Amino acid sequence: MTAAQTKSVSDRPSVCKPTACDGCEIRSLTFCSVLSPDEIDRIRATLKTVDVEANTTLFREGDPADHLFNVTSGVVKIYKLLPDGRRQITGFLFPGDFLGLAYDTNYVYSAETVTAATLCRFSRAKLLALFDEMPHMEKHISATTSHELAAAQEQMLLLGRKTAQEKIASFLLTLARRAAIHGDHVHESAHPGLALPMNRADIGDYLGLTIETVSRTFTHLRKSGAIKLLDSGHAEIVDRDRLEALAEGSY
Amino acid sequence: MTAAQTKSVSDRPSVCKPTACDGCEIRSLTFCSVLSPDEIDRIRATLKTVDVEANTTLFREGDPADHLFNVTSGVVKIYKLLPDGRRQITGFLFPGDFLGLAYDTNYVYSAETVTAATLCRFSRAKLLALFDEMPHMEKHISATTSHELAAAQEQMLLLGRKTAQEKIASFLLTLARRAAIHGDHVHESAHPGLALPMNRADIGDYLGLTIETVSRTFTHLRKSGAIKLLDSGHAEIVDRDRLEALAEGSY
DNA sequence: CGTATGGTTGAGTCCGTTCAAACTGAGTGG
DNA sequence: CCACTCAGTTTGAACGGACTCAACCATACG
Repeated sequence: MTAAQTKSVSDRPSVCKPTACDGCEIRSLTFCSVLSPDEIDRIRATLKTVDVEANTTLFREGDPADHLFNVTSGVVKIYKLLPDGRRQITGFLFPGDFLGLAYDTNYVYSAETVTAATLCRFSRAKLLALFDEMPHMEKHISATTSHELAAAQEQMLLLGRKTAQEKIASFLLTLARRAAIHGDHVHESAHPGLALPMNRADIGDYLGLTIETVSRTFTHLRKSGAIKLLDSGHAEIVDRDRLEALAEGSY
Repeated sequence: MTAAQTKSVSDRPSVCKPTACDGCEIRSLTFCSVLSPDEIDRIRATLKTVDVEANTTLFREGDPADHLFNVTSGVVKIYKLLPDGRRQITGFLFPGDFLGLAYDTNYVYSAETVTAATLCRFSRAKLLALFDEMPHMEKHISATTSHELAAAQEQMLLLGRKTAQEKIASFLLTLARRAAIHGDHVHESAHPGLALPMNRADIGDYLGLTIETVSRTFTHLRKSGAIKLLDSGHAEIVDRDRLEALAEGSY
């Protein structure tokens, strides 16, 4: 339940490579897709590429929001905590996703890697300054934020009104849809089935459930033939229609 | 639980007054606050002021998003439904709040008045076109969306991880903070205490609880001396510190 | 091997729900 | 003025889905 001991980015020298935007495989998924080559060069000057291992804290809620990030590989989770350690994960971020945008000068949530990950780290001040010169970039980010808000509302529906089974079914389908659109950038090797890089505790804290309920519900869905649980970190949707029905409570 | 019978804006001629932005009391709360007098005039040409009574549907999830709205008086709720009628209210909107921004051409949630309300209704196409000419307006709305996203994440924490008592305490405090900042534009007469214009069913659907649990929890908070329940639609926070503690689970 | 970590399964409990009934206050009409 | 209705709210009793506590299993790693 509690965040336990995790490494922090600032605890040790981050691996910062001189940035190579040229071969960026996920540019089409980010705001970089709307930038001209010249603009890419200018952006490149404001960022560092950082490699971090799994379970590394990128920043904590309340910290000064000095940096913004683009996930280029791996998975990141963002979450909020209650004083007694209860945790709500508000999102999982995949390659192409942008994080750190706070409405004031401090982060409003914490961020931690789920897997080993690579991120483009921007200076917040510099990037915000560039917004004025590159309004199309700001527009892209603004559109992204609107998307996230819509997703957040969908998640509120899930958290407030869905049963455990509906939550798990919805979660699997959302992951699957995302994988279909974005391609599987999570793992280099095209693994069969759906990648579930996060553990049961993370899934529980994302869906408002306990680990035990998550586990039991997976088992139940497996026994009912809707899904298969492959070896660690992978699942397969067997009966998608049934899962869709389960996710909305119409069964 | 189900939406039941509600009037629809399109069912009857909406009351559309020729718009008077001049005396607008809540301009400072909206994106109009960043506009020049000339720009206000241009905006005014694209909008209609509509008066609607309580429990009127403004639009439904899935409808083409033809209009955007600014609430100028009254209270509006936005919500999502599951096929079987379960409802999650994702927000209550007060004077100054903007609604209808969808990430594509259709609304992603439904909107309905809680009280009688007045709204500025914009043509979506015209307003979006104006964004290009008035980037500071778009910037203001973009900042608002970021705020809403942060609020949505806070609400996810509430829905996923808080107990009934923590939910109600948080809800009352959020309402109180909002009233403190924005002033009481909900009722003309300065009523003593905190306005609770929405009924128990709405509160329940906002907090992921049933009416009965909402009622019981209010009673419990009242008996414990943290709040007072005044006549219909009004409450008073007696022991704010205790309520703050209850809201975060640290008691 | 032994140990650690993450996942699964079981048994009992509890918080919030469900079902049901009573209460309240505003509005209506005899 | 009172009887009646009706919607919203409160209260009570019983139930149940998810939680808690606990044991067990599987895989990885020293």
